[in-house]
Amino acid sequence: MRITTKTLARMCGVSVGSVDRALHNRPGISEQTKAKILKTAEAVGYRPHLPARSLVTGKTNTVGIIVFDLSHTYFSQVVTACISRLTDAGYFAYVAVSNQHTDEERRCLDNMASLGVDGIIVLPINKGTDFHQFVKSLNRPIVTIGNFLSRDWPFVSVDYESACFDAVEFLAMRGYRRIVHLSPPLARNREINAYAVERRAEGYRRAIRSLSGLEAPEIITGSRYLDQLDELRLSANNATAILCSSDVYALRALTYLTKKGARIPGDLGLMGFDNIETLEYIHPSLATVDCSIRETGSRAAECLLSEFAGEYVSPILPHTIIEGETV
Amino acid sequence: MRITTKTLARMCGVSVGSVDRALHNRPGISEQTKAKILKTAEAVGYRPHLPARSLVTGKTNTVGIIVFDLSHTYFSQVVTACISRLTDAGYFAYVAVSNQHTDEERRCLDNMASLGVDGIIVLPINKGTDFHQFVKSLNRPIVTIGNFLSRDWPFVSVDYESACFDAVEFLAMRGYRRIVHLSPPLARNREINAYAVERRAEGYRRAIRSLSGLEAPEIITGSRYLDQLDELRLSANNATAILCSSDVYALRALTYLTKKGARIPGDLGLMGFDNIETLEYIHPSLATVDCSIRETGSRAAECLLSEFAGEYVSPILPHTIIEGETV
DNA sequence: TTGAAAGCGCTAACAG
DNA sequence: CTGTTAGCGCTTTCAA
Repeated sequence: MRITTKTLARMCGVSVGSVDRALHNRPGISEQTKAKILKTAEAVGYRPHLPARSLVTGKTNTVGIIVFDLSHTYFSQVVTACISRLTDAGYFAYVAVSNQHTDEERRCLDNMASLGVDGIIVLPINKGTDFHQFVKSLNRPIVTIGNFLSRDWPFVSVDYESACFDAVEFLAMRGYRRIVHLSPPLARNREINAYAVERRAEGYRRAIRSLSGLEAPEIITGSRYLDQLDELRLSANNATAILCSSDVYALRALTYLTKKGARIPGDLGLMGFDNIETLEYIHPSLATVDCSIRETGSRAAECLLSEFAGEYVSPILPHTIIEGETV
Repeated sequence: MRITTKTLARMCGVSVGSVDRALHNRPGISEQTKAKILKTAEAVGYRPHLPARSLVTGKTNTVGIIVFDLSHTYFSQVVTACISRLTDAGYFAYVAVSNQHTDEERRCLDNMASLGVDGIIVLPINKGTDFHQFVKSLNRPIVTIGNFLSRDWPFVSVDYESACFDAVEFLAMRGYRRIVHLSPPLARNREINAYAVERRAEGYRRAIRSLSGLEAPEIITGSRYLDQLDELRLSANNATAILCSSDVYALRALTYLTKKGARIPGDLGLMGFDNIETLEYIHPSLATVDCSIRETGSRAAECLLSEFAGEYVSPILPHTIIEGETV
């Protein structure tokens, strides 16, 4: 049988009111009875029942973290940092994954609300006014990461547009003249929120336009990208570089091109984006753009904590060019 | 103001009993009133309050996942698979990280119990009868992963001992005669549960003993392992191989030794353990032992679900030698 | 200083 | 078919 405050009250011959006062050392109780209650609580291994408490306080001390992917290092790094920060603040974290499925993401959000979480941190894959309305109906503090949703909620992100601009500039300074952008299919699905990746493409385009001496923009996208990389490899010269929209893409490209016999650098320059932990083990070391991954997670948690306190903070995190051996 | 069953009842001019019947389409209600209730519930965006429900049903449909580390790919792969399987079964997952801190792990477990989770999946760092007793006191279904705790709870793992034996055997068949084991400090802290890693070392020792023609066992452990790798590199010949207790160690060794100018293979053979996803991007491809990582997570979830159903399943998952280019 | 009682939102048992 | 009520474990208010 479960041990409740009532059990303790009976055991000590007092009322549940006193038990509560003792347990939370609230005033209005004698040291003597308090000691007795605490002693028996300890002895019988009393454990408070948090859901019951939150039913009356209206606060669960839980936060829902929802991501559309968790298999890639980027996301697990963000989530880990989130959890860590939330734990420090005394919150418990639910984690849910939508697997890039818009309906599933809605269901996750809905579930979190039903679970009564105090707030939600989401790296969304949905977008649009409909979804915006839906999220608003959840009626609780939200923080968004990476893919922009609305100014209604704090948004934690790097300025991807200028980060990608800087990457192109960096490559140009290294002497590359033909800079190709490798990106996941942007408009594959109009329903999908590809903000983060679209901003990168936009930064790429702007850089190509505004920097002098560069060849016209070329964006490789779509599922046939390996074939396109192959064509690129054959037409490449030592002034050709590939700027990828993420490290994962860059690593795939690296694997593929190396296997095909391309020398990187030499035949082709290669640059990633994100600076995931995995890169620590990659040779040659990949040039990339550091996107403050862990900080993204911890800051998101902090933004939510701020929201709980009634403050709206929506930080843009810094990015840094990481000079690797692949350029 | 929050919309509750009571609100709905008032709005529809019925009792909460009828609302409940309608919401769960339980028998004993006319189609007409049911339709009316469901319609208004939909219209006003009624959302059930799960904690309140679980207060009466005694079941929260939540599961706690506790790992001592989440920063390495291995763990995030396991956790992801866990969550995925639990979600499919209609459970919500709390995730907590103890950061290898034994006290913190206890606190995590304690919190989970207070949160009222239906069950716990733990990749523990604690051990011993004291801890065993503590976990027992949580008084709910538990599943352990990787580090063995007690036969009281299902334990999901690979047979690390024989997996490591097989790895040595594989290296021996490849012609290696001097096989060195690189492992994290095993006895660094007597408090810590290093079962998984100890079993590997044991498998290594047994293999060295029982296979003919091999040099005496050498285990590199401790924080000075990079220096020791250096000594090893200098004394190595083409019949020397390093068998690491995890891929992460192997990748660190690969990075270090390559930087020092060692050819792998050639000067030294190198083999990892686990087969984490990261390896997909590593060149030369790392020889390793596949440890069914994702399956570990999903099976752990399934074991817990079985426990809920009153069945005790404690599976040993298969391992496979992955022949890479580093041997 | 202490006890009694109400109520959080929900389910379940019982009565009508 | 429908309404009323008790109670899950806890906090909080009000009386004593």
